[in-house]
Amino acid sequence: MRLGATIKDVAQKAKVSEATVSLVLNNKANVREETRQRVLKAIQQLNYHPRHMARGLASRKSGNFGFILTDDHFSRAEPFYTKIFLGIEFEARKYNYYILLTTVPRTFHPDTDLPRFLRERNVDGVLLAGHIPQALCEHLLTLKMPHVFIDFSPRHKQGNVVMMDNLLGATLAVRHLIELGHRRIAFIGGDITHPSIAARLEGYKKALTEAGLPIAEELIESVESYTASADGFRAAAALAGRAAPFTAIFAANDAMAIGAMQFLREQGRAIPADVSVVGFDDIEAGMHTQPQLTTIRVDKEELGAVALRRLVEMIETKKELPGKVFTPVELVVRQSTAPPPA
Amino acid sequence: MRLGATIKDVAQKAKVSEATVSLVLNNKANVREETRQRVLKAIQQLNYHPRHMARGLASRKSGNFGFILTDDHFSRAEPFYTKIFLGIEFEARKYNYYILLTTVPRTFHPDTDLPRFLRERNVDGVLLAGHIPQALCEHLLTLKMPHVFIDFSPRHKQGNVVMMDNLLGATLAVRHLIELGHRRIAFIGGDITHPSIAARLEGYKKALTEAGLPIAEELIESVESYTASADGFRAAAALAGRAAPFTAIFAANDAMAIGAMQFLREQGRAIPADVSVVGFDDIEAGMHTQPQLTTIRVDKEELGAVALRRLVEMIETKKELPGKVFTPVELVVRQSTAPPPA
DNA sequence: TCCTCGCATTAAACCGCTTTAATAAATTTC
DNA sequence: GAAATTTATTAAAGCGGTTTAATGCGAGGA
Repeated sequence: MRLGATIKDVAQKAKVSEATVSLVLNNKANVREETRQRVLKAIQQLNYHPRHMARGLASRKSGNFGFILTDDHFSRAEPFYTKIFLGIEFEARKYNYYILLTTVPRTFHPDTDLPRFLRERNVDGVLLAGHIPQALCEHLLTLKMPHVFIDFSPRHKQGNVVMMDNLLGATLAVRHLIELGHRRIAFIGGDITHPSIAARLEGYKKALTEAGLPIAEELIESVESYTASADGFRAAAALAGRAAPFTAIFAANDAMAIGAMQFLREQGRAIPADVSVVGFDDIEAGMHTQPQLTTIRVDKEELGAVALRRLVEMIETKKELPGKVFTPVELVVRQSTAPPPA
Repeated sequence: MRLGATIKDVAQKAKVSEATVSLVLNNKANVREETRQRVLKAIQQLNYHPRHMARGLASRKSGNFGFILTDDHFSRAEPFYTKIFLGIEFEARKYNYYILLTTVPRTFHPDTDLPRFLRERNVDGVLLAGHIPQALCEHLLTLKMPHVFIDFSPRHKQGNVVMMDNLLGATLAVRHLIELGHRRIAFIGGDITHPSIAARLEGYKKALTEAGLPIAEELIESVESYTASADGFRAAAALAGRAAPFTAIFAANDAMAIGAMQFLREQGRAIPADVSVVGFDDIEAGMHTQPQLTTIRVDKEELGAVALRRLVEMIETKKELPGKVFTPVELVVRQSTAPPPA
């Protein structure tokens, strides 16, 4: 009994058939209240928990969701995706799903790199985050597997996407600089092909335009293909090399902001006295820089939780959920921003 | 066919029984080479992949491993556990296991916080990392569930533990300082009840003793119960408050080292000119500090991979594997260490 | 009173694989 | 060449649930 009461034991104890127990287990209709109580009591007494595998086999559902990341994203320094995962996993408990987390290489090839849970059809749906290779997106469609993208929207379609509000966040960041009095604000961002980064650039432009400021191409540096701190360093260097003056930098993410700050410091430019810097993401490291980084905060756990709920809904209703959902962002003013030098 | 050839289809196509296909699938003995080839060909042609759930049900094995972390550890800034996870997951693919990752609160209570996969017996074994609550350790024993601890050994037993070589690492770090000429070396570390931290303190003492240096209690600060950067800041402050002079700090982990550096900087003490600092773990953030942190590198992926292999071995041999296994560590000299001021 | 209908319950088939025990085939032994 | 072994193959019984179709039963309608 200790290691494994089965539905049979419960049925016997409650003096009903296994089918009835199953009905109770799944909250199905047409069970008399008295019977239900009797079954529930037996379940409790026997400390019964249905075997996940038996259920899965019989119902042709796995009770699992896959969570796919690109390897370079997941192992990044800041725990951005870790937090998303935590949000997902925590939410998944409420719906009785397990999460199978795996990574795919950026050089994804369907024959060799397809996650095992997709081959074995061991998941009922998948969540995807990071810069997911196009080939994988396409393959997913052929599998007719319900899926939700997190912080990424593939080129070929618009639906089933959960994002943070990149456009708004970037706008808030740049407005903040403008309100401080900055007029020559630079943008640095890597991997501009990533939709989130692109949206942040757009927000940057939007805030400038709103304020009646010109958009100067020579103040925009977005050629890097990655978004690590070293890329921020290089981007800032490229910017400085152009001799187009600026009093503030808006970096498309904190890691690059930190790299940029490092470059500025090495150049002897004080932050925020000479140059203000704003990041995006609110990663831990931004709190440990000198000065602490002003940034846009994103609720990563919520991002994951929302995505999971959407996936569950898609499966329950058997419908695609059109459109994007945005989770909120927030400006966090710390020490890296100040009015421009007089 | 596209979505789901079964063993039956394979059997028909290869003109053998389902049992034979199963034998081939599981690499069992006593199947003629010619037959095997015929089956393999059919499998290939049908693009057959056995259903994970059906297998699990029939064989009474889940094909899953659980990976349990405490929530506060996993969401930490540095991707320490993320890297361990990656090592585990990657290795798990070789053995055809899925990893179910979950977190438990530090205030673990078996009735409410027991991971679902343990209740439902949906894993064949578990890996545990972080400061796992005693109550969970004990519960695990009652379940007779094979398990391996990573970077943590519970109080009640010695076996099934994979650790980085904390003692050696700490010794290397402190020896490095001694070789540079330091004589008054402080130790800061939080959560001294964590075996890894304790071992690092021991390594610190060992290196001093080897060199014939005294162990001064007033240079040891290990009262913090957490190991974040803010704790390092406080620990350094406590140390400074004692007015016992020191020219170097060995921090039990990088996060605390970074916090300590921040404190020193605020006190106007230059690193490494006035004070040298060595950390432990080699987290990303340590490369972005000013100056870059000298530290002890740990191969986290390898830690996870080794643990996974041990777990597989335990299950295959049905034996406990006595003793601890250590994975290597390495001194990485960067810019935060130098000879003491003259 | 007899029939029909809706609700509660259950018998039995099934999900897709593994495994045991029995059978068939091949090989060795004498 | 027949008996004794060994090796290869398979029929059939699970694994522990879900689900379909059938059954029993009391209430309302004719």
